[in-house]
Amino acid sequence: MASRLILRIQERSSSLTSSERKIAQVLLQNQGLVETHTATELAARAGVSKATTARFFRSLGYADFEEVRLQAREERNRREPYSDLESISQPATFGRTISDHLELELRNLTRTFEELRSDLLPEIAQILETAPRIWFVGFGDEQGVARLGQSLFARLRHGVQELRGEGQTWANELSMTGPRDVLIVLTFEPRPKVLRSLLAHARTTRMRVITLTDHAYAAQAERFSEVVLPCHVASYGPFPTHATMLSVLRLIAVAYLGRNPEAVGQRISTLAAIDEELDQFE
Amino acid sequence: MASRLILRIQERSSSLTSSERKIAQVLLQNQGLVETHTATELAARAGVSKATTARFFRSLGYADFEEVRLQAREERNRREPYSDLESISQPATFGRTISDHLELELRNLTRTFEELRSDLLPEIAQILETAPRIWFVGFGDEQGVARLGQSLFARLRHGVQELRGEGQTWANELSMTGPRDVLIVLTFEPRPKVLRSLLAHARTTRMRVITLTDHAYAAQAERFSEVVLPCHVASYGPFPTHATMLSVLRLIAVAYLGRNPEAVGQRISTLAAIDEELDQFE
DNA sequence: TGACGTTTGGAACTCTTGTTTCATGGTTGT
DNA sequence: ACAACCATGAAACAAGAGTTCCAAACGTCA
Repeated sequence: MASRLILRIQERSSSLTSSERKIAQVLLQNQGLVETHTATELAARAGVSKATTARFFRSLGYADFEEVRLQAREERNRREPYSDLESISQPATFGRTISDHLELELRNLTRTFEELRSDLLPEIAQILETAPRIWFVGFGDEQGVARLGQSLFARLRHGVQELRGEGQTWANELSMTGPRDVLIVLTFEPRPKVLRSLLAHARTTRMRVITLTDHAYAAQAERFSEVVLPCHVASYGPFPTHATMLSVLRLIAVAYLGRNPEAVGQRISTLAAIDEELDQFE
Repeated sequence: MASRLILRIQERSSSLTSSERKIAQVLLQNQGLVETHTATELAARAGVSKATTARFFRSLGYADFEEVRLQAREERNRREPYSDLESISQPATFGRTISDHLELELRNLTRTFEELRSDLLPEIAQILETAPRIWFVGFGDEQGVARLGQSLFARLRHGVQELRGEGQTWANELSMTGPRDVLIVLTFEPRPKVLRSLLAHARTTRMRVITLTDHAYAAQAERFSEVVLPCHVASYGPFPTHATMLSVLRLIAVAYLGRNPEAVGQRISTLAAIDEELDQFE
């Protein structure tokens, strides 16, 4: 940290007076201290007077305390390599229901993205950038997707929320929305009635609505949405496939990232720092 | 670092004046600066007056600059001395285009299902059939997937729950688990520490664990799981892709349905009747 | 014990920092 | 075009940092 300073102290450690030794101990024990703390504070920590502290640094050969701080700072700035957040990726290599299933998913994905107008992405990114807040809402199965969307987009910017309405507390949450907020609606069949009221409220509030839905509903969605992203959800049986919707969400996130790489990078590393501070992860 | 400060800045970044933006830029670019430099120096770096700088911090909600410095210092001391190297490097490429994104998703899906042992599906279906209850658990982004899984599988059979642990009420929920219950663990990086304890508890309770995870973690997961389903999650940038995991979940649901068509059919129509009775849907 | 040198903290002092006040220039809206 | 408002920097100001000076305390040696 402040190597030079430490070396000088050690060099002189045998010939230090008792007060000086106190100061030395404080500095050796926490070598970063000198960068962030004032001489007065160091004096207080060591339990000696400011005067003694000033003399201490002088006796180490520095002209004044300012010189000590400048040197420490310079050392710190010299070492500043980059810690990469690397992307994960693994290599890899190759039945009848399985292949059916796979084929279905692939077809849904492919069609969805083939039909997707590429000019929509920048537009959406732009809308998201300027929004005071972003709200995700989904019902039934899509509630989970909304939750995931919130989690994903919260890494991109502040003010990303999930509209839950658990326990029927809609009013509570809706009271926090405002004009130009973005409402991202995730919806397949069936749709609850409350959705309609919700959308009416959104319109009155002048929220900007982005809807991810199936093709069947896309036309209706146009009526209340600024942007509609239709997803192919063909499936046999009673299970809709949400992989497509999720994939579209991710694509939007990537588009946003592409337009704001520094800001997002910045935010992600900040969040990582907080995680580290909380120490919840392995 | 100075996470709190940075977050405050990002939050307000859209409503900053031009001078304030200069200061913000200086701080965001070198997040350690505020710990070591005086407000006057920051002003000089940003090319604005001291007055503006003072106002800037005030407008962020701090009483004065002293408060800013103290907070930054406190954060730093919370963390061990040498671990923090700030500033991120950009991932070289994001999937800039739709086709990049699509290709990635397709490859992940294809590889995942190609590698999937087809004999596993009946085995899993069997396990799920005989379980008194089925619990889904996921952390971070995967919490949303867990919720969706619960929602999906609840159509197949009774007793499908989500382990939430919101507000740290783990004990509460875990008390309801029992032997032969199935725990479906959904997990990508990062993993919270609590997961470990959770798994230990599951083992003691003699729950049967099914894990959906990335390849990197698959080997470890084998140790505590009866079945492991590895998912390919290659992605550029900081966003994992959950589409694969979701798709695997759906496949399991389909497999279950295949083995119990009448029971599931019955259940689904019962649920539909209840929905109708409640009259919540359109 | 008394004289001397060394170490120390208190107080005076100076210089720098951060805040506040005020005048100026630019923008918005009518 | 004018008024009202906002952002801004220069300068005045208050507070605190670091240094210097001085006297007291301590230890050492005759």
